[in-house]
Amino acid sequence: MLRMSKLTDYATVILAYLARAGGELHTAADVASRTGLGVPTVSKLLKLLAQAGLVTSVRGAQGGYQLARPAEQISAADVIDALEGPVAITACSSADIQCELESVCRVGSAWQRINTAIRLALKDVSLDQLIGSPGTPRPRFDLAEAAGADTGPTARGASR
Amino acid sequence: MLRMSKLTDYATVILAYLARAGGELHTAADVASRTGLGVPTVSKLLKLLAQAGLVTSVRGAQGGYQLARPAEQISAADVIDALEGPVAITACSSADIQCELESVCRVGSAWQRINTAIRLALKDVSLDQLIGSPGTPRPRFDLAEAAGADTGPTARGASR
DNA sequence: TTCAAAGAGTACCATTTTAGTGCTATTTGA
DNA sequence: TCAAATAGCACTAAAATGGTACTCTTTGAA
Ligand code: SF4
Ligand code: SF4
Repeated sequence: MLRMSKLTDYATVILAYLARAGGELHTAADVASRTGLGVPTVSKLLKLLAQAGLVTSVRGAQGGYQLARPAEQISAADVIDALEGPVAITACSSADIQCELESVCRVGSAWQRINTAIRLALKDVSLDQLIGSPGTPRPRFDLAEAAGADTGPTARGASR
Repeated sequence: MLRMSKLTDYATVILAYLARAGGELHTAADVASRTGLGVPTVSKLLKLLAQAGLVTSVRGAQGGYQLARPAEQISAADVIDALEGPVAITACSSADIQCELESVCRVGSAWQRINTAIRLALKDVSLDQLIGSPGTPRPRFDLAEAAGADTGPTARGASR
C-alpha cells in the first residue's frame, strides 16, 4: 500500500509532542506516557532521532531530549530520511541497490521523476504544520486539491 | 525507504512491454522471456492485472493478454492500486485500519495531505510516458525540478 | 563520594510481509 | 480429442518489521 513504517509514523508523533511542549527537556518515559506509546519503543526512536540530528539529548540524571531546531525547520522528509533512509520508490532509485533489469527496463527514469515529486511533497510539510491546529491545515502544497477523495471516504476497496 | 514492492515494479515493466508491443495477444511465457522475469512471476502478475482490469485475457489455446485500454489511460496510480491497494502512507490514511493513537495524535491530517499529493503525482504519470523514448521524458508534473539531486547522489544516471 | 536517574549501544526474538513456486481446474482453437 | 493457455489456490522460504532485554556510560544531587 505504499505505506511508511509504523515507527516512522510514531517518530512524527513524538516530534510533534516535543514541538508542542516547548524547549524544555523531556525524558523518554515522559514522552511515552504522553503519547501512549511504549517506553522501549519511544526510547529507541528518540535515540535514532538524536543520531539523525533532529533532537538533541542530555545524558545523566535530569537529562532528556528536545528538538534540535525550530519546528519550522524540520520537514517530513527529514523524519523519513532519519528512520527509513532516503526515499527510493524503486530499486534503481537508490544508488546502492542494483536492479538486474536495468538494461532492459525503460521505465526507470519515469519512476525517478515520481520519486522526486514525492520527495518534494514530503519536504514541503514541516513539523509546525504537522502539529498545526486540526482545523487549519494550511498546505503550502496546493496539489492536494483535485486529487479526488481517494484516501478517505466510502468505497473502501480493501483489495488485500 | 518508502519503497514500493518489487512486484509492483515488475508489473510496470510488464505493462510497458505490452504497451510497446501493440495490441496483439501475448502469452505469459512470451512476456517473461522478453522482460527477463520468471515465468511463474509474470503469470501471477498478469493474473492480478487482469483482475484489476488493466489487461484483458483470452483463455484457451492461442490465448494471451493485452492492455485493456490505451497506454495513455493507464496511470502509475492504477498499477499501484492494482497490486498494493490504495496508497495509504499512514495507518489512518486507510479506512479499514484503525490507529489507537488517533485520539491523541494531531498529525494525521497533515499526512493525509501528503498522501493526496503523492497520489496526484502517481496519477499524473501514464504508461505511455513510462515507455516514452528515453530522451524525451515529458513530465506534466513539473515539480520534479528544484527538488535537488536527492535520489541519485553519485553516478546513478539510469536515464536510459 | 556515592547513588540513582537518565540516555547510548547492542543484541535478540516474534511476527508479519514479501517473493516465489507448484499444482490443479478450466477454457478453447485446431 | 488434444494441447495450449489462463484461473485459482495453496504453500514455503526469505526478508523486513516491531518490539524487548540487557549492559554501559554519563551526570546531577544527596
Ligand atoms: S530498472 Fe526498471 S525494473 Fe529495475 S528497479 Fe528500475 S524501474 Fe524497476
Ligand atoms: S492517527 Fe496519528 S499515529 Fe495514528 S496512523 Fe494517523 S498519523 Fe499515525
